[in-house]
Amino acid sequence: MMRTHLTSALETALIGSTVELCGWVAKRRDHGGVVFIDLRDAGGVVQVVVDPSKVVGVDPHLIRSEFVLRVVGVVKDRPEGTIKSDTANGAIEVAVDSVEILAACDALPIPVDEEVAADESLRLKYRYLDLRGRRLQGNLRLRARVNHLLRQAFDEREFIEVETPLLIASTPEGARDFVVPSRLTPGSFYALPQSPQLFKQLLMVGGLDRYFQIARCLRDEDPRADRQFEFTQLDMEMSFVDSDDVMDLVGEIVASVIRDVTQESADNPGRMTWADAMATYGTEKPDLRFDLPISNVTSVFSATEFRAFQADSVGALRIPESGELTRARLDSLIERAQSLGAPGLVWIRVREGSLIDSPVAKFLSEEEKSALLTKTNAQPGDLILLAAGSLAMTSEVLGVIRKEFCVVTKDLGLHTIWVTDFPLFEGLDDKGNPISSHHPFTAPHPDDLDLFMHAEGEDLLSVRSQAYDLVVNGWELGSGSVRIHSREIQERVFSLLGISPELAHARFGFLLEAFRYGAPPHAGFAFGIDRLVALLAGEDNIREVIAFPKTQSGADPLTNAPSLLEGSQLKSLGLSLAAKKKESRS
RNA sequence: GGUCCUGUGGUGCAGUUUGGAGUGCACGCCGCCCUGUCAAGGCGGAGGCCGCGGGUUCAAAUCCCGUCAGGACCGCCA
Repeated sequence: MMRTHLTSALETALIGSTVELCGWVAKRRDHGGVVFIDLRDAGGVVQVVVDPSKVVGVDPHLIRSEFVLRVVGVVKDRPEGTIKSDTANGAIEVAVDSVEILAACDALPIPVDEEVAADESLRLKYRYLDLRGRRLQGNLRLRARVNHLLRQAFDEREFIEVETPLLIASTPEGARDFVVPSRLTPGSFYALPQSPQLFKQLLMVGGLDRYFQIARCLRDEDPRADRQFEFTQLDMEMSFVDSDDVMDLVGEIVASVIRDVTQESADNPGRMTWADAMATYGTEKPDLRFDLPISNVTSVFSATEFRAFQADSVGALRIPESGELTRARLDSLIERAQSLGAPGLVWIRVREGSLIDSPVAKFLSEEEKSALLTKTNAQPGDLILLAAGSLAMTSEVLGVIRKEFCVVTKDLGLHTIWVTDFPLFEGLDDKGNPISSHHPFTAPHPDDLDLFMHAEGEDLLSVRSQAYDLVVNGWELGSGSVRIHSREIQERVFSLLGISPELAHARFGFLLEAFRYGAPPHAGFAFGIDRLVALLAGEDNIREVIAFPKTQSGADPLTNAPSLLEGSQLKSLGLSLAAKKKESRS
């Protein structure tokens, strides 16, 4: 070993001991006759003191930022008046006898461990430098801890960790696949898994009973703050359980991880139906750090003279103590609402004594005004925003407006909620076939089974499923469902989706066949570890919890991926490239 | 595919609205001085195709068009 201690292991009990440390020069304060170096290693930082007239090894004036040093010295308590009580090793320092430069460092292209973040492409190009900073070090250590806690929790509950293949058959449903050309079967392609979905169901048929995996998943869709091409899920599946069993177990584990990491209390997630989430928050992933519910005030205006409110639905959002918003701000809210498809947005300032101030006040009767104030529980000084139209539109618009008033601060903590009873289908395609809202293996809700088996067209859209999402602070952390294990129901789903028996057989024949040989009832869940760690770390982009992420255009400035292939590589894969558009134009 | 924001010495910014010599700030870098600093300090210095390409103009970091890169979002994400 080149060292005897990490800097984090140094303490006053070691005063007088000789220690050997290795690390990077985080900061250098050269006073000529004495040189102070803040030496950083994986544990932290300690001040080492070098006397140029006594030190063995190198001239300490030549030492620069981020040089890699090995020092041998004696742990000492600091002289009176030089103790830094706000720093971990602030009471001690290491008086160095010898210094060895293990590696020099060029002038840095980006600062290491600074508060101000450099340009994202530079951060990624020099990721190894960015990784030295406290932010990414802390995030990756947190991530490792979360992985450990999850493995431990599932292991304790008798789940078997199983790896599933990365090179699989493409299934055209869902997200775009990343594909890999086959060399041994030229012209054929593997796909990289969007999730281990089919394999985990086969593991249940295979009698594994309880499976989990920390699984890499890949989807070729445009990256976002909460999405990368490749991401990591805690994937799990259980046999002989219902949706409550899965939600209870996963909720308990997620809450325990939050407690462990934050050292604060965290209840198991509550429950809310999809219909309630949509009606109350205008979104299927409500951010419950803020209450601000949407009220349905359609009944208040059932006989109104005001034409704009003679609609299927009128929704109201009461924003406490915001009655003094400027007209400019109100106008921008109206514009926002219109950009989302609302004909308009009506604002009402609530005054003392049930008076209101609004451009539409004169169109509303006294009864309507007072009913509105009662229904929304409005107080003087509040602002009420109203949108009228279809229920779906008013909910969505007010849901988006609601978020504009949610001022996020870190101390609000993590608010978890299960959203249940999603619709089985989320709409009809241009052929009139319903579209799966989760995936085609999601079981219909038992109470809607009859409807599911017999309904057609629009009526199918009211069939609920046994799908559930775990939502944290407005992020969809994960989703799961009770799976179909009956061939009859599975075949009906395929048929409704417009997938012919032949096509179903071609794509999912192996699963359907497996279901002929004794498939246990099973259900599962998967949640994004990148998102969970980002939430725990207080990061708003998952790049900050991934060691080597990609940019929004899917590039890696460090390795220059994606890159061109040699002609010989293409040839051995049986591939040839179509001419680029620009080249064909010129 | 689309909308919006950003691009100025190594880094982070100001300057762009209202065109007039690459002007400025902080950090870093280089040299010298300095024995108790910890964002060390003092003195001196180097470093710029103002992302790139066109256009307008007597004159462009600044205005216009295009393009590239990064970011936020829409579409997309069973």
